[in-house]
Amino acid sequence: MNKRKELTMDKLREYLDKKNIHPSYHRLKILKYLMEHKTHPTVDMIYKDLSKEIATLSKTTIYNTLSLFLKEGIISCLTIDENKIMYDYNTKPHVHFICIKCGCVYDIHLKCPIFDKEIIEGHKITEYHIYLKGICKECLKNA
Amino acid sequence: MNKRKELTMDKLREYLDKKNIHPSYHRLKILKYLMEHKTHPTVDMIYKDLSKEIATLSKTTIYNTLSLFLKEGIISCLTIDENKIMYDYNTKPHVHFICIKCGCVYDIHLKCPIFDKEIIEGHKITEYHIYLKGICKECLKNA
DNA sequence: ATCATTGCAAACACTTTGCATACGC
DNA sequence: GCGTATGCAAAGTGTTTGCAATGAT
Repeated sequence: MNKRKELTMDKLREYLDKKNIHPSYHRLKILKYLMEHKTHPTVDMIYKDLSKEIATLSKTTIYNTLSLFLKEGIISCLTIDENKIMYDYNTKPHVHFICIKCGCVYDIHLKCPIFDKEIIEGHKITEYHIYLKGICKECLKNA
Repeated sequence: MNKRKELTMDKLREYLDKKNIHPSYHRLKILKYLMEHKTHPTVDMIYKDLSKEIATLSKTTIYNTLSLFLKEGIISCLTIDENKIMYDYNTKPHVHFICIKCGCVYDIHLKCPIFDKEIIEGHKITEYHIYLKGICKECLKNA
């Protein structure tokens, strides 16, 4: 989906239709949220934000929808923070960094040669996660 | 600690003493378990196995002990399986692979150039986790 | 009318906390 | 005896499940 195109509900509907996912209102809103918030939100964040707009939204629906999106491969999830699962509209393998002080998660734009391998030590690789932890540049500044 | 040396309780006691961790019986047993089971056990596995030997052992003690070991940097933990935390006596950065069919976790003996960097995009890195997911060689064989 | 989606409430699994007891020096 | 380690039970947190209500075609 072209970044420059506006995320109209019609475009999103089309997008889900192509993936054979019934484009219900809630699903469209959750997809839109993920596309517009590349900050690796948790279920809780999505719930807090979207329930302002959709008063009757339940967490179950968010769980259901995210599982569906995951299964269909249109989103991915990270476990860089051991306490919660974060969701990411970007499914291409990339590197994440989490600050152990402030908890911020950054995308790292670093090519990793491991991403090119399909078989490693006999195992077939389908997913790559690289998690770095430490002190982020902002926290380093303020130290 | 030299692999060839036997893991006597005395050696373990000495080891914890050096790290300024009071070497209680439970702590020694849990440390010994981690050293002898490099299979990335969960709290539950440690509890199931060790409570056979130590009838009064509680999970709280295992949680306490593992947090302490983590804090002191003598073990590390992995979140490759989003549903549970696994513990690893190996604290050197290395690569893990999990099979999405059988759930087995393998250590991958692969050098990764990212491990050599201390600063990436301005952030100070103190921990590296590389998680690969896919189908393990055993499951590939049986497919 | 039928089938899928939604949402509440309960169940679940894992982890942490509070506090009383036991242990070691 | 004092400070730490331990362990039970309860509370907390994040996620899943069962099932009834709602919605779309």
